[in-house]
Amino acid sequence: MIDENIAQIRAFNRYYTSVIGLLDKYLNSDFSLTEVRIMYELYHYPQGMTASGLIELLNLDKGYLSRILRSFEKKQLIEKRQDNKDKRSYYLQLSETGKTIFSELSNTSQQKIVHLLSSLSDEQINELVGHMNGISSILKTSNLKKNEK
Amino acid sequence: MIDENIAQIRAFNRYYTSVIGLLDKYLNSDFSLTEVRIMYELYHYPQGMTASGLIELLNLDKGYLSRILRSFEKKQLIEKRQDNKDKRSYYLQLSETGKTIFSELSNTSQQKIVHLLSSLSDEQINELVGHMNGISSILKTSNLKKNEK
DNA sequence: TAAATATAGTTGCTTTTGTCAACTATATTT
DNA sequence: AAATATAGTTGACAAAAGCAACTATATTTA
Repeated sequence: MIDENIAQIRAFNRYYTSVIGLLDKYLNSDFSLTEVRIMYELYHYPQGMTASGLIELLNLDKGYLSRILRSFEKKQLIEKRQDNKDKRSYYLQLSETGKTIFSELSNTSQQKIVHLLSSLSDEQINELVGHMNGISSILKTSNLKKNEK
Repeated sequence: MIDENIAQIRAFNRYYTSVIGLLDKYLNSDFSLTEVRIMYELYHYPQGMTASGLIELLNLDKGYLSRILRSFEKKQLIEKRQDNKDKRSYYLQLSETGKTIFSELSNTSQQKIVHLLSSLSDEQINELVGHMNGISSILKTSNLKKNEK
């Protein structure tokens, strides 16, 4: 019984991996998925967020993140300001350029989803979104955490 | 209205990316996600499947796949037999070892899902699976295809 | 049926992505 | 003030993925 459920969940994960892959492919090659995820978080945290915060949130290696952030700085996508309480850390924010670029990315990705959805009826779309919300809300009550290795 | 839907779908994709990441992380470092996906397909295609089939199905680069298959051969996870109608292609199958190893992998991944689910009620689990099936069946009626770049 | 074109898979080379460990600077704890 | 912890950086490296040229076979076409 539970085995059955697990098998279905695994099947869904595999399937959805490819869905995400197809949609992300479209995200265009200027940024990696990781980079987009970082930009996403910064975009939605306009008050600023530290590198450690991103590491925690997105489960990234700090060295890796550090380099990505450096490249963002070089491209002037972000701005850093040092925390004057704790001089080891910096608050990161998207610059105006960064916000613009991120919005454009969003649009591209959006268009691909529009394309994907174009073959669905309004009702199917509503169902789809409903299912997604259902999954999120159930999983968010679970104790799925990054650090439980 | 539709914008709203798109935003939700994108949010779900981001969220679910991390769910999959967390579950896959557990898949242990012996095989990459791509390798596991390949093994999965071969496992469920006991009659044999060609490299081209895998490329099509999983949207892989043929050079990359070729090397992965070679490593599988070296580890004796798969067996190849040449198609005698078309000598350019080979049917690929998991060997007994390959099947065993894949099953073990499945178990590991299964356990992680059990863990994830352990904090959910039976009813929540049913709902979760129901939503997943809903998404899959809706998307499968859509025209999402690899080759629409 | 010979020449042209297409397809399956391989190989060399490169790029991208990610990991690990050591290190600097600052903070916190004892 | 010494020991320990944390934020972020850097160097070295490994794993994952992509690209293009190539070989061998198949298929199409003139």
